[in-house]
Amino acid sequence: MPELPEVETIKRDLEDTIIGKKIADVEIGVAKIIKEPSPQEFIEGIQNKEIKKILRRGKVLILKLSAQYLIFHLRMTGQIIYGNKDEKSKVCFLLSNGRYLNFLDQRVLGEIKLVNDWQELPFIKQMGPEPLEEEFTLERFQQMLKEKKTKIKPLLMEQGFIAGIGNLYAAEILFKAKINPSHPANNLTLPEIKRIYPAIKKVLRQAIKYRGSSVDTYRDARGEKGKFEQKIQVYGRKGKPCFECGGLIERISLGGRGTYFCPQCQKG
DNA sequence: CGGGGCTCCTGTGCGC
DNA sequence: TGCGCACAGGAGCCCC
Repeated sequence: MPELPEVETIKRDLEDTIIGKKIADVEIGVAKIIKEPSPQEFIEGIQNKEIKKILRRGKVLILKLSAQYLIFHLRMTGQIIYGNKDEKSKVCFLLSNGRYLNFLDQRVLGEIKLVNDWQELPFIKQMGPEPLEEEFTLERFQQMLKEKKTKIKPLLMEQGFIAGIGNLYAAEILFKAKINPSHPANNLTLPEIKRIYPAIKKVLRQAIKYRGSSVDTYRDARGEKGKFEQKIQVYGRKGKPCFECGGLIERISLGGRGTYFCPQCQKG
């Protein structure tokens, strides 16, 4: 599941490899991945455009072209891999240096768009703050929580609340903060909020450092797995002993999503 | 506004 | 052993 750390890793890899290259051509194997504009306009719109800059907002990767922006959302199983042409590629971009940018996606839930202004996309417009940017302060987080009656774990995953956190990192953040995933957001005490806030930054920063988690199909732009898996405390560890207390990790369903936590450590 | 459930999709893993 | 079904989940959508 590519979340903020995985998309950030891809972004950094691509910054080292494709900035300044031109997109010579594109091969659309699965048309439904291109959400807008029409395939014809899409092809015409990107041909011979230079890749100027790479941006990330939440889990969304944005390539700034000489005109327009190319938007990628990997959803569950999307991959962006630079190098040789991959036969499994659903959408494949040929670059001016003869190499390829492959968009792979086993479950075909990912999306690609070509737009004039990425900031005007509704999904981007309604997004919450970037958790690793200065705009995301403790005071702001406190204020945001006050207005929400929802359980904290599904709330952390809402892109309109905070950008970039998904199921895996929400679980890891709450374990680090020793907060129960079902705790109502507006009931959190200040000391509890003061545990969650730095846990968000720490977990995401550490995951970027380890180049993401490959619990599912995630690969970085070089096609390699992330190494944060070895650091995972609770996600996917149902019935296994907690690394801190030795108690067994539980799995419950919150908001229809598998939620892992240690009942002994996460009583807050 | 909140919460639940369905949808998209396909590989995996479980039960019978 | 093999088949078939439930499950995995990011985000949009509908409904109550």
